[in-house]
Amino acid sequence: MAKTNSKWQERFREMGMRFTEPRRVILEVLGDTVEHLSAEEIYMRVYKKHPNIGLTTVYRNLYTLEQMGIVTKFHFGDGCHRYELIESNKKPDHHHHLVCTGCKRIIDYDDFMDEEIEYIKKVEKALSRKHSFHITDHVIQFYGICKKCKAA
Amino acid sequence: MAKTNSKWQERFREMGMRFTEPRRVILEVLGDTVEHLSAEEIYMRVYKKHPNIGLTTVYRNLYTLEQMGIVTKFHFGDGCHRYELIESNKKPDHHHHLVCTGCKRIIDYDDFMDEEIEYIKKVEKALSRKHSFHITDHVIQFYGICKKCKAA
DNA sequence: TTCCTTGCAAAATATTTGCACACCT
DNA sequence: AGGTGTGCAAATATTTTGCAAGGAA
Repeated sequence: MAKTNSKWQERFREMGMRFTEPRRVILEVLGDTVEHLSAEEIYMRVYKKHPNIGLTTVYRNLYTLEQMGIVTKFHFGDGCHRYELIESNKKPDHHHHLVCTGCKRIIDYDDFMDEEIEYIKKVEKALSRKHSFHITDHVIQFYGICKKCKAA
Repeated sequence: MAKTNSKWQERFREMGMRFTEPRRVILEVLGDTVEHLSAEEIYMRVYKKHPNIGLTTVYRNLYTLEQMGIVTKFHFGDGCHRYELIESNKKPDHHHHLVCTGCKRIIDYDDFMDEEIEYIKKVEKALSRKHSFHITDHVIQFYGICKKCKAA
C-alpha cells in the first residue's frame, strides 16, 4: 500500500473532504499497480471489489484526486487519459514515460533526472522571464518502437 | 504559403496519392496560421472557403497528413487534438509548447534547442539501450499560468 | 476501368451533467 | 439540518466507420 488509510484520511480531512469507500478503493487500485490505467480500467478493478461503485464516481474522484495533487493525468496518444499516483511506493516520484507506438506499452524511466532538472530549470527560467509565465509543471515523453514490435 | 502547391503535389504523387482540393485547402489553412487548431477549428476555416467539404474529410486527411509526416498532432489537456504543419514558414521547425492552464493559450518556443538536443540525445541513447527501444520522437511541454491569468 | 477519395449518416468512445437520494457531522 | 458524495440515466464531445457515389489516372 502506497500510504496507509489513516494517512489518506488525514489528508482528506485537512481539506474538509470525506475519505469515502469509493475513494479508498480507487487509491488502493492505483497504489497496487505499476500500470498506467485509464478511468475505465480503474473502474473495472474497483468494480471487482465493490460492484456498486459507479463509473461516474470513478471519473469524479479521479478529478478530485488530481485537484488534490494526489494523482496525475496523462495522455499517451490513445484516445483516453491515464492516471498515476504521484507518491507511490511502486515508482519513483519523478519519472517520465517511454511509449511504444506499436503495442502501446508504457515504460517508466528515471534516468538522467539530474541532468533533466538542470536543463528544465534553465528553460523554465528563460521562459518565465521571456513570456511572463509561472511554470508549474512539465511533461517529457518519448515515443518509439519496442523490440517485439520492431521484429513484427 | 508554407510550400507551393506544386511542391505538395509532388509529395503526394511520389506516394501514389492525389493532391485533392480538400487536401489543398487544409494545408492552406494550416499554413496560414500560427495557432494550434483542433480538427473542428480547421473544419470551420475550411468550410468558409469550401462549404461542401465535410468534417469527416478533415479528420481523414489530418490522419493522412500525419502519416505522411507533414503534420503533427498534439494533446494539450483540453479534450481534443491540435494540429501543426511540421514545415511551416511561420514557425521554427523544431519547437515546443508552453501551455497556460488558465486560458489554454499555447506559446511556441525554441529557446535552448541546442542544449535540449544534447540532453535528448543522451537520454535517447541510454533508453534505447536499456529498454531496446528505437526512439523516433519526443514531446516536451511546459504547463503554467500566464501573466493575465495570474492577475485574475 | 481502377481505385483513391469524399460526403453523409450512423456508430463508437470517452467524459460530463442533472437530479434525487444517501450519508456524515 | 446542511453540505458532501454517490448512482443512474441521459447528454455531450470527439472521433471513427459503413457505404454509395464522385473523380482523377
